[in-house]
Amino acid sequence: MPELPDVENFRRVVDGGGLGCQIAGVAVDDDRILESVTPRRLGARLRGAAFVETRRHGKHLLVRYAPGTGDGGWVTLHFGMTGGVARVGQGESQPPYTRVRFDFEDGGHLAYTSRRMLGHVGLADDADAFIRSHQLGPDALDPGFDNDAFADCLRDVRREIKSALMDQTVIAGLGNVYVDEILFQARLHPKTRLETLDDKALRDLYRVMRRVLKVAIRNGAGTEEVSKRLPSGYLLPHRTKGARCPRCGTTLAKETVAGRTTWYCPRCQPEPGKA
DNA sequence: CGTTATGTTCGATG
DNA sequence: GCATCGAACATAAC
Repeated sequence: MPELPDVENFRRVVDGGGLGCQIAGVAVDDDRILESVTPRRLGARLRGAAFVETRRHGKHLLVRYAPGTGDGGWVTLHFGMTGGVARVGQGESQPPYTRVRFDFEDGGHLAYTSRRMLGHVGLADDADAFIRSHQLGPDALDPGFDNDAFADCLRDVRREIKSALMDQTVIAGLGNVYVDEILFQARLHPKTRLETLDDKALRDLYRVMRRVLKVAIRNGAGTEEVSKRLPSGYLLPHRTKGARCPRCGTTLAKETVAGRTTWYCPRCQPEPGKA
């Protein structure tokens, strides 16, 4: 799940249910998930503090905690290919695959889940420094990331378009599923060379990218219902064997591009240079 | 049992 | 340095 739209909805879960609650302790079920911090130090930093602010950059969720004792800072959450966060009320049990539990004084908790253990939880003193250290490109939905900035990011990239859009150091937030969706909506073949797009094509791509991400967020990205709620012309619910293009009915193609399973419509997204 | 999975990183190669 | 590819990480669902 966790691409930009999913993580944005996780952020809203924390905003809506996790801010302002005093933290009683942190339970780490599997410390391989921790990034450069011990369970002991994580607990020591957070005990008595409260979460006060969230930030998201690409697929990273950052949650600021404030005082208790000592300095505040940020908890960094990354979700790998599986995982999420859930606000769990008092008396309710933790969700499956909970790896880190932030226990609140009210008896509830915030659960960080990860089935495949590919994500990470860590601490950072400074959010901007954390983002810089990961060499992340601009966030795809940042309000300041306008069409010109988008074009600047892609202008000198000479790669297949799918590979470039999935590269977090170029633009942060897009992953396998939503890149396929964006290319479908933009009617571009995933192997299109980026350097062949003219200014108009880049403008269209920018607009499609922003719209797809916002529509996914609004329709519950990060929850199971998202594929039922997306508009009928979306590709995402049809990423399955034998499925047909929701626009023209052609059987969808499944191919490996940039090392990942890629779904597209061979008719709506013809490969440039091929008839 | 084999295959596959919404991510990232690292090493080899051209 | 850049682009590309494959493997690795780790776990479970189909």
